[in-house]
Amino acid sequence: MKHNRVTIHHVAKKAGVAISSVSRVLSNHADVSDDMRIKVEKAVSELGYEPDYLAQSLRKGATQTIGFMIRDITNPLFSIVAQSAEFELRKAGYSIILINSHGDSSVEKENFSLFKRRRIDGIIASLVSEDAAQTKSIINNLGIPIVLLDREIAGLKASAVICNHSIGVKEATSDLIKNGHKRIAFVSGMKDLLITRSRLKGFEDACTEGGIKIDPSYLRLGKFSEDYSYHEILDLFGSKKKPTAIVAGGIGASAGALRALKDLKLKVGKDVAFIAVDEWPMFDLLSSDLSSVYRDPDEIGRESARLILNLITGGPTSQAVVQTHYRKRTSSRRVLNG
Amino acid sequence: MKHNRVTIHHVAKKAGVAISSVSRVLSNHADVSDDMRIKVEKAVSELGYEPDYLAQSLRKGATQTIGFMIRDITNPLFSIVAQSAEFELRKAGYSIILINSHGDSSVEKENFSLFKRRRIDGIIASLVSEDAAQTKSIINNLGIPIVLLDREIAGLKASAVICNHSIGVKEATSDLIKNGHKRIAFVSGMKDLLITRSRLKGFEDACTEGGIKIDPSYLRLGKFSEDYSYHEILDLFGSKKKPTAIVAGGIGASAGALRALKDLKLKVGKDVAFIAVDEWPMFDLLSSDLSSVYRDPDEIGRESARLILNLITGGPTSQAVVQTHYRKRTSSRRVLNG
DNA sequence: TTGTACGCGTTATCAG
DNA sequence: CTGATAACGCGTACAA
Repeated sequence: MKHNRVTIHHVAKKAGVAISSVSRVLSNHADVSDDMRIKVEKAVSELGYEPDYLAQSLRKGATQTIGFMIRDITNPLFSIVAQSAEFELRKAGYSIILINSHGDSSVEKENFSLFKRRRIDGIIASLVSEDAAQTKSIINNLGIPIVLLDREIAGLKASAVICNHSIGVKEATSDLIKNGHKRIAFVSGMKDLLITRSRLKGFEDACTEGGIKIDPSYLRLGKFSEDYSYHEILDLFGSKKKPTAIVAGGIGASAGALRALKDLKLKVGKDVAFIAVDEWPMFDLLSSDLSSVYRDPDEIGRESARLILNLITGGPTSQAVVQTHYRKRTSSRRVLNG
Repeated sequence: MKHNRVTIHHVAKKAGVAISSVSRVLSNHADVSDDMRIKVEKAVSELGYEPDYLAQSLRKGATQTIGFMIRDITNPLFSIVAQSAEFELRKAGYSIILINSHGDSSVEKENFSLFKRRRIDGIIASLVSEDAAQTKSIINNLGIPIVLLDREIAGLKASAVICNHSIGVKEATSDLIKNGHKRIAFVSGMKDLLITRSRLKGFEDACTEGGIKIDPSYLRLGKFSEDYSYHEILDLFGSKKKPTAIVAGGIGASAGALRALKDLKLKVGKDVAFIAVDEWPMFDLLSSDLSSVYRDPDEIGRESARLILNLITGGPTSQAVVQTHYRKRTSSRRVLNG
């Protein structure tokens, strides 16, 4: 196991020139003679030399690396976002370091510190919470450009990709109402997240316009987890005022709700109407033809890449808005025994 | 935007000691007085100093980084593998750089070069092909420890996580035969991959033991893509000798086949029996209760992490075998009109 | 036990 | 236009 790493030093020696000249040729410096260029390029290709990122980074103060922190790469939405962001960033010469936070804000804190120590050039993050004052101060003191996914934190120097959830949810809910539904349950994550408030707003607006008074017991806004959703749905259908329709905010919520309905032997689209907010792979192979509120994960990835590159090159913080829209399928139709 | 990065230099000055003493304290060197330790630790915590990975890496020749190259992070199986590998590697102090190869072997080549330039300590990779002589020589010349996922390349200094596909497929196929099926189609990826050959072996063994002669036209081994599978299934059911059962090797193959059956208005588990090799999220919410050949993606991730760490610490190359097993559900039952 | 000096592989500055 | 040299931030022989 010999140290056969070939450095700029070897190239210089082989070409019979100074190290700095090699560096100049390789960085396409203007003031270099054709003769020099040829000599150096010959030595480079003969030795198969490739500049070391590490040394370059140390010298230049930039690592060409983006930290991508998400709660769960297993979430199909995030994995698409990650893929598309990676694709875009790679084109710009950046690699990404992937870190799962497992939805734990203390892990998030560690990760930020890790990013700093690794001299990451920029961060794309889907954070657990929006209200953590601590997180805010950490980010502000980090000195690293950051793009937040679907989070809005006041007083934070950060760009963000925000999805316009309210529009899609409103469309979907309005359609349910138009189909005669009056008892509509809404299951989603914590109310202190923008994403939930935004969805809730769409839901409320649709109800107001449709002349429906919202029964607070139909609002189940606690966690994004499948487990939470599962039990809330069981609870709802164990009560006297069973809903005739469900709007599930997020993949976890949808999964939990669908499992609950399955266990209750209720057929989606027949016994109960259903709207899934967000889709997942092989969505169309489910037992029921689910209506959904769709947003394009690829777009989220692309936009987050664009925003972080902007920030890195000295641009101002900004927001990108990704639209959502209602995809009507059969699961939102009128329920006969409603 | 001032350079307020705090270095070991600042700590030394603040503590009134030499840089090397700070370094010694931080790396828990034996010969350091309590007095010195206290002084340094005080300065460190007051300044919030954290050693720079970059400089450490350059000095030590190790980046504490693992390159994770997969064909598609969007594949739910891979995303679980990635998550679990990341979790394990993180515990050992490693971060992972995620790279998608998009199933393109020329991108793979670039990625290897990138890994080298970034001085990655180890690689975990799911390669496109096994036969590429070029890839083999690249890897062998790379000088970086590597763990291959589900690939076996002769003459390569690499560890590997291999799944025992034949067992699960054999069990599943035998069950189909026991249920009276004789015309069983098998759709999967390229035959020159170990994974395909291994599955095929299980399939053939079951047929042999069950006294079934395999009709070559039932073997559709071309690509892992959904598209390929979709068209092959359409083709099979357009022929005279329609199969009564299908074994789909891989998530893409399963998705394509299920879509084709849906378009053909054939009900899985009723009009045709079906075995999915590999599961995916919300598998149980599909329209049919699919039997499957299961392997644990978490285990694959854990094992790959273990193997690469082994290699990095100077251990010999080795293989880990992950078992598969048949999960019997209703889709493999007897088909009435078979 | 502690401090000095050098090197890891580059790039940038400054003479020549 | 080219060559020597000083950083970048840290670890470690070596000397004190």
